[in-house]
Order: sequence, then structure tokens, then C-alpha cells
Amino acid sequence: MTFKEHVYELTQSIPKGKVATYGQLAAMAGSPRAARAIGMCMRTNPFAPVVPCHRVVASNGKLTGYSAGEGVSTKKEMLVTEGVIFIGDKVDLKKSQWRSPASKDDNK
DNA sequence: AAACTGACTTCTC
DNA sequence: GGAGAAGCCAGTT
Repeated sequence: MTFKEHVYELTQSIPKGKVATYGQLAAMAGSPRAARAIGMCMRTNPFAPVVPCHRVVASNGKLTGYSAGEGVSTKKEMLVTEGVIFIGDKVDLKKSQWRSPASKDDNK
């Protein structure tokens, strides 16, 4: 499986009401510094409705990119509807960042 | 195969 | 704390 396909799998693994950062997905994909590559996969995302790319946010919880609808505005509302907590125009990572079971650091 | 681009991240001013 | 620049990875042309 190629890197981007792995990214799509991880993105689909993000539960509703939770969000993941590009760096986090990159780390799970095998490259902690491939955050940019993750963003590209989201932009190209050949599985648009299959891959909840709107659940992927920047490391600081800020919504970036999103070429659909009103852009980050639509993305934000979408996440709020799913149950993600927002602080202004950013996601409350302290409460809504997804902790994948694949993540090594889960209870420390 | 090489170079440019891009929905990022992090450091420094 | 906010803005700007550099570094990094993978994909696309």
C-alpha cells in the first residue's frame, strides 16, 4: 500500500466528533514530518466523500485549506455538527483531538 | 528522472 | 503573541 492510501485509511479511521492533525496522520503513516504530504493527499483525495478530510486540521487546531463550499467556514460548521468543540475559529484539540489506538503515547 | 508545488510544522524576529 | 522565513515529505507535471 502506498503512503497516500495509508493516509486515506487513517483519515477514514477518524471517529465522528473527533479531529486529527496533519502531523499526527503523518506520524501514523510512517513519516512524522510529512504533514505537507498529508495535506496534498487531502487536496487530491480521490475518495472525497469517503475520506472525511474535514476532520483533518492543522497542528494548532486551525482549519486550513478546504476548497469545498465556503471553505474553512463550511468545514468548521460541519465539525461542530459532528460534535467537535471549537474555540473561535480553531478546534479545541484538548477535547476533540482524536487519539488513535495506533498512537504509541495514549496514556502518559 | 528532475523540478515545482502544496490543505504543514516549527523556529526566530 | 503575531508575522515571516526555512525545512520537510509526497505527489504531479
